[in-house]
Amino acid sequence: MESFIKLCKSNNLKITPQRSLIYKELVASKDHPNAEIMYKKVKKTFPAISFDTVYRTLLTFSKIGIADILALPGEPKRFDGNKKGHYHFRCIKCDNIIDINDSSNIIKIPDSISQKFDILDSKIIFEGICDKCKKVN
Amino acid sequence: MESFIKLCKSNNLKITPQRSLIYKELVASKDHPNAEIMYKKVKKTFPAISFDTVYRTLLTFSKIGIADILALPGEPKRFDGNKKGHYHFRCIKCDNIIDINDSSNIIKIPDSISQKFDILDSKIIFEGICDKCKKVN
DNA sequence: GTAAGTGCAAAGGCTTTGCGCACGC
DNA sequence: GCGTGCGCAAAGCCTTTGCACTTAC
Repeated sequence: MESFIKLCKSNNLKITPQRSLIYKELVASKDHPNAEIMYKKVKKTFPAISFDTVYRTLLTFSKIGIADILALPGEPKRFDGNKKGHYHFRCIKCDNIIDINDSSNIIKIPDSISQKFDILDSKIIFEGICDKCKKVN
Repeated sequence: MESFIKLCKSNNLKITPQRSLIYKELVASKDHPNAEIMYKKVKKTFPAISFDTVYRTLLTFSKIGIADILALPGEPKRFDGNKKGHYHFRCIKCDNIIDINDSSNIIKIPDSISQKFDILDSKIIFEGICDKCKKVN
């Protein structure tokens, strides 16, 4: 929460109740909600908030590095508050997105590529069927 | 081209001039065009074609496995006809998308993950600055 | 002949923007 | 007080859908 305040100040963003709340909800979210779902979440504790504010705030967060945007074909943007380097697994059945933490260094970028390009970020989404859906089948 | 005809037949898709043309343009595309750009390309040799047909056809192709959809935040879907396992590098300056072929097995999925999930596909986009833009700077 | 494809247009959904008022600093 | 943020509404853009006509098979 303190780091949030610092980040806002260093980006000339004011600390508003709406922003603080959205921030808290975002980092607390283990799923990867889209703006619509975030809106419903924050509305519970802040009924007067507007959808636009939520959407705009999430976009702002992604600009200053608090949130990541997950773009998937055919569905609205999802937002991710977990900024530690990690990847995603998306179940094509239940549509949930599960974090995969990079404890084991999944990615090895060959020198031939890292010499040619400056790689700053990597967006990695595995797709398949999750453990729960495997059981249900 | 023959494999295209086979695929269509096995999916009960008719071989229309529009489809054949879009297919040819797609596999010939080294960039990763969106529907708008594809539309302009095919319009040159088939002026009567409609945007809808191009769009619908590209979606159809992605369903039967001819094309891949690349979803990026803040821009229209791009389509990719190169179906051999490969990854993408996107330059955040010039916005081009460059293929990275997996000759060197960039991805190693740990057993702990592959045992839990059935991983069927992986969408991997590296982001950074390409060699051309590095020089310009 | 029949089912699927195409073209046209219109609707749909997500996202973005403009503007006046409110609020943090 | 000044500049930023908020809420409201409307527009924008990409994408999807319905329908009648045409075409591949």
